[in-house]
Amino acid sequence: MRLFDTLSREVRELHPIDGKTFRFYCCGPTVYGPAHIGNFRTFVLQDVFRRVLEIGGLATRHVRNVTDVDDKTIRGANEAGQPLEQFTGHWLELFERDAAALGLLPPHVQPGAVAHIPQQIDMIQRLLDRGHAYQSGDGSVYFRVASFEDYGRLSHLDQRELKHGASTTAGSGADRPAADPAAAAAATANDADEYDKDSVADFALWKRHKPEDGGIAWDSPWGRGRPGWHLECSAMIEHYLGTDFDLHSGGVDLVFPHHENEIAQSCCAAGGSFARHWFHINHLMVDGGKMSKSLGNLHTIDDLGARGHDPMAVRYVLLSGTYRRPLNFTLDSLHDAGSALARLGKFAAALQRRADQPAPGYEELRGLGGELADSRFGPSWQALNEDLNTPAALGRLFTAVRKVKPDQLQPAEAARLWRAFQALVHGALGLTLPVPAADGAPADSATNADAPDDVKSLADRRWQAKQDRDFGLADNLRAELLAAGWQVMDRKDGYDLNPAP
RNA sequence: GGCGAGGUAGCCAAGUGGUAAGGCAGAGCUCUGCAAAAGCUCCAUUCGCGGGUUCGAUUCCCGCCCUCGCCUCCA
Repeated sequence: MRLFDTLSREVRELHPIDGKTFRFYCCGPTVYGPAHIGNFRTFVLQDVFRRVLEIGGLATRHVRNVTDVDDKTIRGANEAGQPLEQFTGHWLELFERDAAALGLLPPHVQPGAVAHIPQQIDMIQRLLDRGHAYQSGDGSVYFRVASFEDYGRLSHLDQRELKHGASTTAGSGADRPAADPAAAAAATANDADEYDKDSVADFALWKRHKPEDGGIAWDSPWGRGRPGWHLECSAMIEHYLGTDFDLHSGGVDLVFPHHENEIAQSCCAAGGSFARHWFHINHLMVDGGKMSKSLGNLHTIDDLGARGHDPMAVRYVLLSGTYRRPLNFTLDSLHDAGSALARLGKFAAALQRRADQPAPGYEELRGLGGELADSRFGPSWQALNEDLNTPAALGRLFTAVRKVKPDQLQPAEAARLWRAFQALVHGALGLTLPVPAADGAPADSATNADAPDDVKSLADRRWQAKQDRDFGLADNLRAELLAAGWQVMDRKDGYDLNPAP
């Protein structure tokens, strides 16, 4: 498959370094609160990426970390009066529940920072030994950005620009344009949080313990404290994937400084060339703007579920735009996604009936890429392999769906197509389709039971009138039912009552 | 201020130097007593605005307007 690489800014073919297993690392969630659908855009795209490799026949090793110690988790745990592990464990559990609902394959390894403190201390020591880090007077350890020539290559910021930014910050905004409150605020926060550094661009590897951290601290050769955020990824990557691995991924906002800092730490501590390919997913917007808690548009799987939206519809929406561009999420698009999925579900049911085969599980679908490529769904599969173009894949899927008439296929042909369809939709895209109501059965039998008795008797009278071909009376009774708030819809052998819209 | 992404039908959204995928919504038809559901068909001479290059531009170049992101711990 081909994929855009942030570092080279080119679409490049992917090959595993060892020729067998594609090994990749994804920056995972910080577990201090509920994950929102913007977070999940990144994880869903990473999931489809992995699925495309696996359906294509490649083995993968997927490592996704959990950030379980940082400013936010410490603050949250202390405010909740809970031990850090209990606090983060709770949010991790909810994250995994949402991830499962969205159809995400669990990573092969899901390491947390807290469980890898020794590895991080070891890496800091090596950086100090090699002269890439220094201990400041306050007991923190910083990485010396100036010691790494390639710093800024990933984000395409050169050191000159970074220094310029640094001097502006140090000047307390005196030479900063007045109309830039966000940058001014960032500079203020920066002044408050970081000090005693040789250069403002330098970042913390080890943060000395502060009173507000409470009891959350670890012993180190440099005193009590905790590791810096960037370090956990570098240390765990080295531990689980080594110094050279195939791909690193995360949201676009991580390009700088997080991934830039990881590269610096890892290359300086261990040598090696770190990630061969960088896969960054652009942000999700809501109603045309940035998501934010204050605007009340920070949706979670729970919120949307309470409004009656299926997690699979969320997944569909997240796949409906290309990962390299911002995607605009609206409740309308979520509703549309539900309709689109229902249509696919009906097609799937018809095809499966004709094929007379059970739905294959994910493991059975792995490696079916070749078969899929040769099927009617080949163009859709091709779109996924060409820079993970999920919207084009969905478009071509519907084009194929409209052409195929399941009832007119030979059973053997239907069976082949069913496998290809499943490999694409369930395997690669990771969509679980809604099962349409069986023909002749009530669409929602619970709804009829929910109706009050007088409504039910009214509906029965209408059904009888219809059987008697007294359509005038039947229509009058239908109007009465509607006035009472119930809509009646006929089936061949009965009717369904639903609350009127 | 620096760097970057983008403005495509009512909404969401692909794409290409050769004349605009797809989904949803909408309309028509078929089928049903009528509805609904389902299936089929239709639905942008046009791609923010103004120039330029070209036989030809939505696609390349220049300018302008607007939106969004990053610029030190946010996926």
